[in-house]
Amino acid sequence: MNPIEIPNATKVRLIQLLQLLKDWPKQKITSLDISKATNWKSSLIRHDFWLIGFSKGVSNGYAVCELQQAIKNALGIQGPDSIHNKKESNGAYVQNTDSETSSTLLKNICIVGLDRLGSALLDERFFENSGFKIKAGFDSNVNRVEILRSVFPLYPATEMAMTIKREKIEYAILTVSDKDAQNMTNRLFSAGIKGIVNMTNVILKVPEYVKVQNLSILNSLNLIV
Amino acid sequence: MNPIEIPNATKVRLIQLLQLLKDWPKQKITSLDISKATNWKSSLIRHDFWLIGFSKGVSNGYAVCELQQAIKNALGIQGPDSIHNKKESNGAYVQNTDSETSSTLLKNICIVGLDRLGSALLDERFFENSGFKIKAGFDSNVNRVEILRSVFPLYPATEMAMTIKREKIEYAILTVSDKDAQNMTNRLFSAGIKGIVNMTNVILKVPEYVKVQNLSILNSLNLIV
DNA sequence: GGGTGTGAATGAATTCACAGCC
DNA sequence: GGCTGTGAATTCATTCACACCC
Repeated sequence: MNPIEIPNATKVRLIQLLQLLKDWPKQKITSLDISKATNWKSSLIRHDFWLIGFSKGVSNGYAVCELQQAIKNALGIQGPDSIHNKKESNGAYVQNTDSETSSTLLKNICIVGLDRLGSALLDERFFENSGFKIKAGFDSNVNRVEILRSVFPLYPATEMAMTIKREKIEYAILTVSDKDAQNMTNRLFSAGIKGIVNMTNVILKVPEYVKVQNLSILNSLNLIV
Repeated sequence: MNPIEIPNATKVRLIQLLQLLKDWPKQKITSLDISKATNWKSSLIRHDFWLIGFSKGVSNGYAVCELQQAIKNALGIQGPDSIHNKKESNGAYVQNTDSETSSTLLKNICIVGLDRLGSALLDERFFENSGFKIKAGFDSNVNRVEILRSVFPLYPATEMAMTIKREKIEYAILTVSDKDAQNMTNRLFSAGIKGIVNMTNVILKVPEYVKVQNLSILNSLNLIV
């Protein structure tokens, strides 16, 4: 269905756009509406839709829910609040044949580093309806693992490799201290993790098949000064 | 000193590079060293240095501390661990003539939203040596403001405008719930905030003079799937 | 040999411009 | 008149290529 690769810049916008659509008050939306809400040029938005092969617009705009579905399809995304719909014949994902939640193919994640920032994410509500499910938390401080309470199990870092495989965890949020970041990263990709949301300040070195998104607060502050 | 505008992509890299330099074990570093650590092409790195007018390299690499200084100069950055050095005649910043910390011109920030994520940031150590200083935390839940303890004062959201002006706060980290995000943002820029690190999932609408960096964890997860 | 500095060449992302539709 | 769809034109970012230096 989607022969041509979607440019990265477009992906970033479409994912954000989903959030806007999620609580758009009307049934229809025009590229100009979107432009007003985002400051992106309206032509850029139309161009993005063109790139993903979506051309269901009429002169009074796009049907919000058609558009949502088209974006999710194009990006292979579940959430937010995934509507169960017909699926086009795209190379289906490895099915989540796992445990309790085999419902709609959720992607399993873990939190690495349970310091203040990490433990703040130990909250299922945070990932509610997102298409992601926390399966584990890790910390090298065994003490911390024992004290904290959460609805999913916490493990010492020594059990990362094992647990990641057993629980079929594919993505990780890294919230350890800068000095531990690369070390933990090494363990993560050795264990088969496919992508990392990096909340540390360091540049992670990973094999080219591992995707990284950098979310350093400090670096971001420096970008807005 | 710096007549030509630094491209954004270059800025992003240079800021990250500072982190690498911070604990680089040797006195010198080559563009190839950097390339290995970051996966950026070495020619790109040299090109970046060229763009900021840094050409102090000899055939065995760049002197780490000269390079650090050049990057900080080029970007107008203080931290990390700012070395007190001669300052070239660039249009100096509005001097922080304020209160206790008139030491080295730190930039004042605040945290808006003291839910789990926000309160995790209520930690001075987090911003130690970063060039930034937390001056206040805000939450619309008055209760939360009273219960939490921190080394700097917490205020109900109603006092945002006043406090931001009084404390000369220029930047904000936004960690409120998605539904409050735009509302709080409006108050922030009305109060004169110049930049926002947006940890919510929504696209913020701001006047063009306000800079925003989006750090949504959910959106980032969707980008690495 | 192994490194830098720098313009030119290529590639990616955005904006323009305009035909066509309701 | 107000909107979409789409290629072409433009702007921005990265990579190449090669002269030069130690």
